[in-house]
Amino acid sequence: MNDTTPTVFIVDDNHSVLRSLSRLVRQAAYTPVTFSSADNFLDAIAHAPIQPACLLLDLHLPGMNGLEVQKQIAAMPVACPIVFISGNATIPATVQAIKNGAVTFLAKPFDHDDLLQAIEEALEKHRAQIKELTQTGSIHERIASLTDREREVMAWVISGSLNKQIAAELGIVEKTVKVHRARVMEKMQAASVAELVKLCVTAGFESAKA
Amino acid sequence: MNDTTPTVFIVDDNHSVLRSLSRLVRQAAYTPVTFSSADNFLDAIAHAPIQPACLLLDLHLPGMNGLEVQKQIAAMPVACPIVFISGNATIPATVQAIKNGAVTFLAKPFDHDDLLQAIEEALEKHRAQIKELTQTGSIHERIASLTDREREVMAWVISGSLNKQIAAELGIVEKTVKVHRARVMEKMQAASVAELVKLCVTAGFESAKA
DNA sequence: GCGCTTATTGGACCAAAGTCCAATGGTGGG
DNA sequence: CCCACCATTGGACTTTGGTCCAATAAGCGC
Repeated sequence: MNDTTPTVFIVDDNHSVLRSLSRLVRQAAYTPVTFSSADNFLDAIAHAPIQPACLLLDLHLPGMNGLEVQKQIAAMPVACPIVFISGNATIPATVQAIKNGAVTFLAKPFDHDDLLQAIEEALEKHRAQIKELTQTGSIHERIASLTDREREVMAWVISGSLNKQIAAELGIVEKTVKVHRARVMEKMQAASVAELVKLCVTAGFESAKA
Repeated sequence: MNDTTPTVFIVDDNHSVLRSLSRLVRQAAYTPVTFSSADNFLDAIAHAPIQPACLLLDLHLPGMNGLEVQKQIAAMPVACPIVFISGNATIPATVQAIKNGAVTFLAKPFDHDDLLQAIEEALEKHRAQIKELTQTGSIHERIASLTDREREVMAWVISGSLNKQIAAELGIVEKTVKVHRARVMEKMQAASVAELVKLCVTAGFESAKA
């Protein structure tokens, strides 16, 4: 729970493996947090604060397959990057793991430097994810602060429609559109239509147009 | 060179493998085109017309590694999706292949259905790539048709700057900016600033702003 | 040199957008 | 019942963008 050193979660059912990985991670100046089962880990991070971290995950776990864990993590808002580790991995499993977004897949025995490099890559990826999320998140907040009508008007504005056309489309007067439009620009903190369009694009807000 | 059935390129140094893969592909109603070396293949597709296709590639090739071939193909405009095939693949090689964009990695012996499924996935990916490229390509053509000055003005326009500000920035009169701007809208086939911004975003054209 | 493209500017004019002012009616909560 | 919020509209006015018209000048290839 240190705020300065990144956390490295480690999930493995073998306690001696857990211990040796933990030692390695600590020596690299990260904070290891170990779990001996997938369920324990998922419970723990479900309510954890968002913070740069990554996960060293054994492919073979009692009860739940490592790929299953990956799928569950991927469904979370800030998916924590995964570095798979396995002693007897198959090619298909490796393919699946990487295609599903794992940072890498290390077959035991592996080079310690490879592990550290993988961890660094995973942490960097997570930092990028978090940054991305905080940016788009703030945009989503602004969109949420709009009224339904304002959102509607915005959808037409970013489609390039004129106030007159929007008014006709919504069955109101052009003057009213101007008012909504002004509020949209204010709430979205956009100084121009160009900026507004960019905000909507990065937030995935679709434009109107019948 | 059939226009209706997708082409499946096959590169393997083992002729009997080449023959059996070729037979499988043909039975699946694709058009197999075989190569016994990476160089032959690269030469062949360098000047080939763009057309839905994919590549079955052996990881172990004389002279050039399969991953090397992948790298060279990735550098091409319409990278042809790759399905790796290998009898004795390593986990690191598999990881590299997939991370570099391979559709999948099949370890011999593999199920015939798996191969066909991989081919179909690869072809679908290629179709999507081609579609994407023709779309953004047309935008790039339009951007290329702009003069340097027009591109410059466009960069400021999509940043949300007023004509007056752009004029000051370029050291010219507002009237001139209007002329450039009108040409930009015409050449880019954009009916509004909103559309222009979207075009630039999808084409990856960055806006100005000092 | 001549023609072509490009960049530049001028003027007049219209349409669109933004900005102040102010007002009305509906709806939901305290 | 009053207040807050929202959608709606009106008027007057300024700024900005777009569209016609036209012109000048520099650079470049044949």
